[in-house]
Amino acid sequence: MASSLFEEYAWRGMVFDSTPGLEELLAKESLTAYIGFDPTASSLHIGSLLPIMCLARLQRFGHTPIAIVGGGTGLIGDPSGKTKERQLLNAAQVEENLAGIRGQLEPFLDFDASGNPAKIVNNLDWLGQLGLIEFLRDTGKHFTVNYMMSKESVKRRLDSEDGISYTEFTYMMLQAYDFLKLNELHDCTLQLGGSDQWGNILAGAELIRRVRGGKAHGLVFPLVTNAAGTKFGKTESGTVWLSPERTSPYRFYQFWLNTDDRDVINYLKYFTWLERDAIEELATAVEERPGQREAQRTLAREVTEMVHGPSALEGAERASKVLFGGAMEQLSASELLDVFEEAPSSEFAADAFSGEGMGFLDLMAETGLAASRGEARRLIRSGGVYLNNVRVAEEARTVTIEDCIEGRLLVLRKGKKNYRLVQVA
RNA sequence: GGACGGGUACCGAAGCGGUCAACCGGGCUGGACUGUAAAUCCAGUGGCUUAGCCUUCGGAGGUUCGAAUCCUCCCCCGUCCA
Repeated sequence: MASSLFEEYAWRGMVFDSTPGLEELLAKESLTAYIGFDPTASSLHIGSLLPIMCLARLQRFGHTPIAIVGGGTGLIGDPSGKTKERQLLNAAQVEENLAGIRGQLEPFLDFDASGNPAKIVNNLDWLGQLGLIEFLRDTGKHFTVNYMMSKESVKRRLDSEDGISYTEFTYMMLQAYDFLKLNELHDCTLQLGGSDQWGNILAGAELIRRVRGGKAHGLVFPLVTNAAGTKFGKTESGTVWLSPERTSPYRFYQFWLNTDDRDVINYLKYFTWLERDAIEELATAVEERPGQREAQRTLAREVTEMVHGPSALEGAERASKVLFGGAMEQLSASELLDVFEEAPSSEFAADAFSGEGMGFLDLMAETGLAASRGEARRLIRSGGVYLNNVRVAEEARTVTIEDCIEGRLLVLRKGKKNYRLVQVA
């Protein structure tokens, strides 16, 4: 572990920008810092993992983390990084999302630490009471429109066709007000965030200086990028969520395992607790033996275990082994069911497979593995179809009860990773 | 309202009386290679009871032995004129 939080952040590449004097301050004092989380969805996705890890590291260095869930600001929408006006959520939706997010932060932060317990606060607690007149008089006074218009997030929207609503324009002031409130209530003097938050953070620090005469700091981390140039945290099948209901641990594990060589070292620094030496070793491994993918494997293990726990990690690894190692024969029907938990499955009555059995083409089409019998035929011709991991050679093949594992399960596969489970009922 | 140009499969885009289920490119799906990667290469890409048959080329009619291709009307899109 580095000797100070700032150093730790720095070698991990997590400092994009910070206010002057912060480094020195972090080295000698224990601060309270916060990050805002967006309650647009009831689950956090891996885009929030970097902020979460920031808070967690901060706590390990003896500082006090506050996660603020923007129940109030979530009702408004932050224009930063958005090119279009946002859809507003209603209060009930936000409330529901808050509860989900709270639960997801718990594994990362220690809420019972003796000196520096983590806190979660909802800014609706103060924004909800805030009267317009009061706000305009006490807070609005400190912002010139000129200042606000000069902010990048606002400027971009002023240039866009959709423009920016007064509501979103005001967002910055509300976020600044949050910082002020936290400063007042929890002696919070540091706000962290993604680099797109820089302007909003500075506005908050400025407000604190004017209203309370205190010094407040900001630090922003870079946006997580990937070498392929696509949005981090998105796959073909959608967003990678932290909640196991939305993204199974297996898919979660696979997401990290598939990390590009060019990104994997950065991700290890951002998202794991591994020390510098260990990561440097893995960096060497990537260069010398890229095919082994030791770094990816480590990343996937570390992050999956951290988010979903050791037994979920074990399940994900076991499933991966079967799906990509082809060692299916050794498994029992119930183990297979477990491994293929998230593969689409269909049920057929047992007598569909009795006697003559069922045409394989029909089975393909009916389970949806092929769009039509014609497509099923073509797939078989090109050698891309497997029944219980054995390539199917004849188009005219039929499937009987003899083919079913333990008389109750069939595993169909198309290509390398497309599985379809057939349960015999 | 008028004058052109155009509407073809997931997208773009050829075809302009038979040999067209429709060139080509992209995408997508398989396969080979590989690191569960990238790049590359090969194949496939309307349906079916698949050496054959059936349904497709904006819609509806018509001409013809035969139409995506010609004619009529209609709908939609683009550009220009009013």
